[in-house]
Amino acid sequence: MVVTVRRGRPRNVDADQRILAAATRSLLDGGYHRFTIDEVAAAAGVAKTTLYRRWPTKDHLAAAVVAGLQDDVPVGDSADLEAELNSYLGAIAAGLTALRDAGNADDGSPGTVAEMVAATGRHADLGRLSRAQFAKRNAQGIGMLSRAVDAGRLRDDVDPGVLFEQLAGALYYRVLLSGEPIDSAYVHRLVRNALTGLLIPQGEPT
Amino acid sequence: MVVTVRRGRPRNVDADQRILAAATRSLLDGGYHRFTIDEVAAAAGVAKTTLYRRWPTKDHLAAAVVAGLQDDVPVGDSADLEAELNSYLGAIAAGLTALRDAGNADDGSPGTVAEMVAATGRHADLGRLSRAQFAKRNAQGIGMLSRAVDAGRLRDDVDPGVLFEQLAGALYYRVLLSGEPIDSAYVHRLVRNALTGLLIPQGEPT
Amino acid sequence: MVVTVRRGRPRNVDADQRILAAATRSLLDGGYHRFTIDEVAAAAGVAKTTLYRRWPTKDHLAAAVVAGLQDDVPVGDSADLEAELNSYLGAIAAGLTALRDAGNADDGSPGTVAEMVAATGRHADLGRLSRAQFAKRNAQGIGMLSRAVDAGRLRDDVDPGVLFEQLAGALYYRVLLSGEPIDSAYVHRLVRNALTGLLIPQGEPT
Amino acid sequence: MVVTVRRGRPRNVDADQRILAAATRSLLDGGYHRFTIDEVAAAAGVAKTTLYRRWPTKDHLAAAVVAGLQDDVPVGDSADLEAELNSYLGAIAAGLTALRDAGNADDGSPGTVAEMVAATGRHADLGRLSRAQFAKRNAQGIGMLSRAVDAGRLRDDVDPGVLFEQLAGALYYRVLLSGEPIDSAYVHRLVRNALTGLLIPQGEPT
DNA sequence: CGTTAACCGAGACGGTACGTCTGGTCTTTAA
DNA sequence: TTAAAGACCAGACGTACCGTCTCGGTTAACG
Repeated sequence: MVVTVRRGRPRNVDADQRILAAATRSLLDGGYHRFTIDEVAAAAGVAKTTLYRRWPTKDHLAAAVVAGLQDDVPVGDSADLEAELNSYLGAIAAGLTALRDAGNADDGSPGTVAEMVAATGRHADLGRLSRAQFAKRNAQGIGMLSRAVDAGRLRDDVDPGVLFEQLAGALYYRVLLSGEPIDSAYVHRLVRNALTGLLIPQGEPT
Repeated sequence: MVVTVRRGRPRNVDADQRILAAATRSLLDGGYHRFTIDEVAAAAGVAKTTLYRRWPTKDHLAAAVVAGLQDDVPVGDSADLEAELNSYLGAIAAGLTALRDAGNADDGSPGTVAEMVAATGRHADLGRLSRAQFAKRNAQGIGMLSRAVDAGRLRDDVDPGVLFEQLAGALYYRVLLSGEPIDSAYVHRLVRNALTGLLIPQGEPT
Repeated sequence: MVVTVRRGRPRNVDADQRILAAATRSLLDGGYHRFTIDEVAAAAGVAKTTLYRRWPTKDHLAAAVVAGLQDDVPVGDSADLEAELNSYLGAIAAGLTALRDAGNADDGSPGTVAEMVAATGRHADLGRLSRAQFAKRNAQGIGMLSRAVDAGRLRDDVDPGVLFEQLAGALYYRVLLSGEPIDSAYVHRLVRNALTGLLIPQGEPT
Repeated sequence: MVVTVRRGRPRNVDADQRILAAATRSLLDGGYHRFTIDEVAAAAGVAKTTLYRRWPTKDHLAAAVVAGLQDDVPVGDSADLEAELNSYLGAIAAGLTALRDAGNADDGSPGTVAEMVAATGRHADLGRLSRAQFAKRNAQGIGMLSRAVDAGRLRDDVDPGVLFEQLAGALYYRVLLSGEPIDSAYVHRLVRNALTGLLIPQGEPT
């Protein structure tokens, strides 16, 4: 059993939270553009060094903020694949919509979402982290679909991995590129459409 | 008919091209990060004013560069929907891959693609322009699918608009988020998967 | 004949003066410690970059300020060597006293004078410049003394260079090290003392 | 009789010396610029607190280092004033030269000497201490000269205090301002020059 | 053929944020 | 109480880059 011996003054956990809170407020209110290290530090009542000790870059802090915004989406295991997907993708859509509108006019602009994606391209470590997150999310979605295949509810000549990319991809396509809304009506339409021709009719439960 | 009367010294058309050439080189070689107005102007042998007279913003110039990189993808009208889609999406994928690798290590980073998307979020006009481009592209893809429906080759309970988003979305999802490659093998897999259960078997041509 | 061709927007001479004025005020009021680039820039109504375009370093700006404070000391050519020296060294002493008391308590602290000397040690170019100034000043003083030797008013076995160092050195010794005042009474005492035994009695003018 | 009762962990006397040693090395090797509290503490294997418990300020530590470098200059009492002065001023010059060249190129830069003088201006207590040291040194020199006057070897219309300032001042003038060397040749020249016209020829010892 | 309006190169300028550095203090656990 | 370790506050520094401006000078088309 490994016991890490702590030496020196411990990190002020309170500071972490004050910083994240201030950063979240700043990012959501003003968008990435007006999100400033100096301002966040001041709002959190913290020295800039304290902030930089935790996040090496403005981009890293922003990423932490965004990570903190996402609730863990619980994945159910019901027999109703369509409902399951609606719920899962609906949660993703909600998070994206919130972030997209952070601090900017209500046109179709990708806003902060795009900035965060760009950030993952500016720092290799952020990129790895982000991709790991997406891999995890993918695994969840794929699991959902695979289970349906195994249970005989979904055609087995479908590739769950690719199918999930079609679903998630459509959402991001709208947010980042076409600018169209991704409300729950759309999510339902998307799921229904993607499952067309793939569902295997189930016999009445005896 | 309106004729705008030009007075004074005419624009140096040569400059436009020198700037674009220099900018393209810079953007592709060094990525968005090292893409600098001063550096581009110097490389083009042009004053910054000359540059700003043509593009109001670094982002606008970058957008022009990217626009110049994309070939118009011709849309065919053959009876083979799958081949058609493979070709169309393959062209898009090729363009994206080239841009994604501009000036950065060959990890899965979204690189310049993401920066350009972010740029559309920073300037309303670029956003409108970009979304118009995507609308046009969508229209092409949707047309392709609609024609297949009309011809009885594709189930008519499918929503062509959404289906196309599933296809294009999957590509962008890989480029921007999951970082996985989008080579032609993937494109084929994607198209085949998306059409599973949707194609209507055709009788033998008599 | 060399004609320098001016290209580009010319420097704003006004800015130079506003900066120097603000800097002088700041340095004299608050001493080197509170002398801050940001503050000076703000007070001068100038961007920091404008300031850094002219002086590469805070130390350089401070040096410029000090250089601007020193009046050119006119060197006379009268027959009265003692009076001449009193006047010359008195001017130097006055400048030093003013600077020494810039923004600090009236103890014997060397204050800003020492900081400026230290600055010449931090930047090779400032050092060269400063030493050139001192060389010039020395030349003046030495000239004064040499003329007296030539005129038969000063013993010719004296080394004018070293003698001048004794005079100027005593002033700086007081300012920088012992902290004692260098008012005009002291200057007179110093000059008289240094000339003791060296002056050659002159016959009555016929 | 007062006995201070010490409780708790006793000071580590070893630490004082390790710190001073590390500080001396750092100051002499890298000059004042690279002389850093963190670095010294690390090199001494000591916590910053331990260091600050002993010296309240970086400047104070530096001053302690410099104080430790200076040997006490023994003052003789021979009949040969010139030799006496040569020896006394020579010792001072040697100390200054060593410090001036600490960690910097061999130009005429005042280097660490100037920084230390500036330090005396930043902290009133260091100033007082330093000036007390100089007063003591002055007293020694003045004593030397006064004895010569009393013994009839030096003209009695000379002011020993001012004369000593001329001598010491010339050394510091070279080190701090003009940047010229102060080797023993110069010291001899200086002393000889300062005494010119002041020495009273002594009759042959009977 | 001179005027005029727009262009061009060069480079200074305002503005703003970034990330760094370092001094000196504070808070832990351990001796 | 001291020590080691290291977090913390504070505040200035110098840099980078954007987009604007001001020069001197050029180049057509207009009148």
